[in-house]
Amino acid sequence: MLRVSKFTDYAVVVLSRLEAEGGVQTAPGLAAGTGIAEPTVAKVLKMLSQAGVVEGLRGARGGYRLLRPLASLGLSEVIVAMDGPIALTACVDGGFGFCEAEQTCPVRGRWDPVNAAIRGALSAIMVSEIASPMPARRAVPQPVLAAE
Amino acid sequence: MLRVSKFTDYAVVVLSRLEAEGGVQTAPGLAAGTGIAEPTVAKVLKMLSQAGVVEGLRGARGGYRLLRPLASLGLSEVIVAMDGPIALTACVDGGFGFCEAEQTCPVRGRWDPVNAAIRGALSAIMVSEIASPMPARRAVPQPVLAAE
DNA sequence: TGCAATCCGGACTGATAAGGTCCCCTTTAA
DNA sequence: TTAAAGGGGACCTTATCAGTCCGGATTGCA
Repeated sequence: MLRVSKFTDYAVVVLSRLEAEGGVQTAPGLAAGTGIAEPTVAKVLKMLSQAGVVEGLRGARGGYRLLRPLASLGLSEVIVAMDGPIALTACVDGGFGFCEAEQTCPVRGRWDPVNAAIRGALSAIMVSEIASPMPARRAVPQPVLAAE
Repeated sequence: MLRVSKFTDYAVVVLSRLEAEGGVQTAPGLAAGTGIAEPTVAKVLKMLSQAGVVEGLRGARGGYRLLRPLASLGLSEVIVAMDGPIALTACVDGGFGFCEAEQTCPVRGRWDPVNAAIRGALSAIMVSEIASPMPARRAVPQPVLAAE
């Protein structure tokens, strides 16, 4: 199945919670609020922090806060932060030297428009379109996963 | 990484070869022509046959032939045939009962527009746009894979 | 009528990556 | 000074993918 990682799903949930609460929230607090295991939430927030989506405030009374409203945060940014660059195959954006059949490969460079189409489709969707509205509190872990 | 399986990649190559040769081709013949291992080619063709993209002709002098020109074959059809339905998560097209947090899930049903956007983007691309043009013969296996 | 070529369907196994947890260090407010 | 919190990385487990193989069914040809 064409899919994104679970972390992307988690990230949307955590971001949604973060915006609903507002201000600075701690990782343990968000874990309790979302029902996702605390180490996992911490990992998600670390990745989002590195991507510049949230800001981590260290020290006692620290936590995380949103740097941008979810309405202006493209879903593709979250996917890139969690899953890496959006590219259906490795033969993309110029050769990486991975492909042994580079000289004779009939689809060489041909996946580019496909990736561009995917990127375009995902960039047009904001996280807020997926995340809202949210109840005050969730109980169970969040297996919004790809089963197939 | 957001990616498709290698089989999708193989399928495009095999279909490209099939159209270039024309008529009925055997699995071993296509394996030799593409450089992909024969059991793998056979598996790909079986899946494409089940999807109605190619037709399998049994018996001596059997083989496979295209049912439609690649110019009218959407890439999404190939992806669906190889990877299953295009859905970034399982919480799609109505509940499957997989999700324990179904009642409280804040993103419940929200991935639908995302999946629809992806499907739309992929449906607009024809296999022929990726597959052509092709040399007469290829030598090396075809690791056009997702390496991250 | 038998034989050989070919597809059909599924089962099996190894490799790869994802998912998740834990640890120690740094930072900072009380 | 201490405790609360994030930062960074290593680690292990498990699921899924990729690839192979086998027996059976079907059909053309000698």
